[in-house]
Amino acid sequence: MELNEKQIQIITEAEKLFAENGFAGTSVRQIAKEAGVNVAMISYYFGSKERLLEAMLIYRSADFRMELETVLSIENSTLEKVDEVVALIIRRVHHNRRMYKIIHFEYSNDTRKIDFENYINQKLSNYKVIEEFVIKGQKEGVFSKDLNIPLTVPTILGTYFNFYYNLRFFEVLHNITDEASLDNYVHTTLTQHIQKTIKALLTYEN
Amino acid sequence: MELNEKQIQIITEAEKLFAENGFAGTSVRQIAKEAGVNVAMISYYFGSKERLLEAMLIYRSADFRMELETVLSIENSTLEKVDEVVALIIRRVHHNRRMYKIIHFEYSNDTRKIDFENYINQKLSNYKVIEEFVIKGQKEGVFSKDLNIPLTVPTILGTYFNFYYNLRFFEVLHNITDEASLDNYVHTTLTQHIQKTIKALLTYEN
DNA sequence: AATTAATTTAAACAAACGTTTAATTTAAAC
DNA sequence: GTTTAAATTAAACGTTTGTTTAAATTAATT
Repeated sequence: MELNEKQIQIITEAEKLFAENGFAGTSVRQIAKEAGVNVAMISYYFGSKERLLEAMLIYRSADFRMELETVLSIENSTLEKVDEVVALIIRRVHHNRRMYKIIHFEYSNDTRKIDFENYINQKLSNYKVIEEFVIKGQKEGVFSKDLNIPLTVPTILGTYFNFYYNLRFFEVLHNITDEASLDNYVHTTLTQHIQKTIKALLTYEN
Repeated sequence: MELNEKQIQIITEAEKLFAENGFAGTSVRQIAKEAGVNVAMISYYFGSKERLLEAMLIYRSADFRMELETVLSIENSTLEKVDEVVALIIRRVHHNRRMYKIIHFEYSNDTRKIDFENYINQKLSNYKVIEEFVIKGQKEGVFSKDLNIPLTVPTILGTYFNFYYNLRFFEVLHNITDEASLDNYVHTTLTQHIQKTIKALLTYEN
């Protein structure tokens, strides 16, 4: 699907509003107003509010698998690669955090008539790359044999998102005042914490 | 605030619907229908939809700190206590997962006029108990000195919630078909994974 | 320059929203 | 048994919702 400038403008504003107020909590009139277009343009370009969200998910979900494979192909020690992969994932989800908030909410309920097939396929594809890397590390003897590999991903993503969803709680503790200091905290302290957690988990022997 | 049977009925149904469809996505008519009461009863008992949510948060947030302290007071090794605390937290958030989903969503946006003070205070109070326990473990020499203690909590909660928010993804991988098998998976495999992660993190030395 | 197609607009649509009202039924107090 | 209070109801209130319409404007094609 080709998107013109006006469509991207609508998607960008809709993303902010959906993340802030929820899909149901956002009206097409709000979106139109923020994007500076007439209400009817949303039906005209996307057909409906639901299909606008689907267009948004596709627009935001490109190229992650490629980035992953690039990072893993660089010559590094296995543990250095863990750091690189974690940093990449956090960079990516932090940048698209608004979209993920919408997905977390809408995907965990089956009543809405939104198509998540694209998201699921991407998620599975990305997981396969990570699984392959961990198994290789186990064969090398760097990682522990006794691991629940599928659950390592929720530990990475979950730590980030639980931080993000309780940001108003953490910003008091950590002196996060604006978007710049949030970015900085995420890409230094939080990323380091998650890197350490994953390395500890992958190498832990009872 | 004293709650009669009918009010608890309303809160219980509202909790399900808010978690499923969001606060904005749920109408008071839906709640009334599911709870088997007239629409006007919600205004009559709670004043408004917003204050119904606030009553729900208070109703669901009781007694956690006491449970935490009880678990920590039992004679056990420090690492056994870690397992007990993690298991308690997961039991608790899994049981109240619907409420937490609502909080995660509504709390991370400041536009809604809902009072989260009670939630914040409970969270801070619970954190203080955990912080004290970790510092004690560090002094004992069981835990690593170089730890970001506040971020250990998001790792526990986040792993659980990222699993829960992507349940439709994981249920395929892990043979989770109904509520009973979900409960079982959470309290065995998932809990064990998180226990291991936290023990690995707390004892990890670079 | 004339014609066709694409874009943009204000207005209208029925449906659903949260809340209030005033009347009625049930329960409690005397 | 009568009176007062609490609970419950159906109906109505004014707004807001997503979408459609038909007319007006702009851009592209011939």
